[in-house]
Amino acid sequence: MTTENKEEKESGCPAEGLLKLLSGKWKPQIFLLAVDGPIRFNGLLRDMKGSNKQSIAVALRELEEFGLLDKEVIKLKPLHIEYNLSEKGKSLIPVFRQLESFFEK
Amino acid sequence: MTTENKEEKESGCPAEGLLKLLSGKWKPQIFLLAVDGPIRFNGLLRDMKGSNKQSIAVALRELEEFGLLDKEVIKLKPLHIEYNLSEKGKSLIPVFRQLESFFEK
DNA sequence: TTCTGTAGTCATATTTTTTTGACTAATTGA
DNA sequence: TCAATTAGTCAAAAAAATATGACTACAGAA
Repeated sequence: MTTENKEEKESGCPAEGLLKLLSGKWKPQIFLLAVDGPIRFNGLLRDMKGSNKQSIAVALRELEEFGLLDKEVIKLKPLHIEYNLSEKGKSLIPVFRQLESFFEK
Repeated sequence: MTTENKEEKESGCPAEGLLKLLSGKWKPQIFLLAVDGPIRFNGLLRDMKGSNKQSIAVALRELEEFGLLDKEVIKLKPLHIEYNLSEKGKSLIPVFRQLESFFEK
């Protein structure tokens, strides 16, 4: 496993890893919230009814590790952390639009 | 649950159900194989190393229920069943292409 | 009529994902 | 200094997804 990247493995389907990542519980919601502006840990916890710390922490970490979210420490007023869509993340917006438009017909 | 459709629930993200469906194990591979032509139960079982009957049966059923695959009984020679991409399913091909192209940059 | 290939189902077991609840640690306001 | 808000971690439990192995049923070939 040293010289491999995570996206391919042996499945033959390049999209598989990305699909898996995006389909995790809370991830699509987090992604869509991030489209509208910076998101924060406790904000998500409040906004997404039924969610929990652990799941949000894992989701944010994985989305960040995958390069879809940028994590930024805001050294101001209440000193907090913001997550923003990265360029890579933004490039995924049209994909979501396409997925959504799938139902509208 | 009587007047609701499966796609939305309370999540607010329309793409969520579709993402979940497509990310199930074996599903992306099955979908991609179906792009190249009709697929069959035992063929998948042979082609996808490490797979198993149960998982393939579930995957095919869910893909069919979602309307991405059409199931057809072929009343010929060896009498078998074929699954083909439906129109709905075909409309998803560009989405996969977009997901794949995500890595090539 | 027995064997092979077709396409599964079913109950159970294992594995993975998600949730729960307790805990940490720094910062800020009163 | 006490309490609240920030953003988490950790171990364990619960829930969901996936795999295993036994079984069914039909058709066709030998």
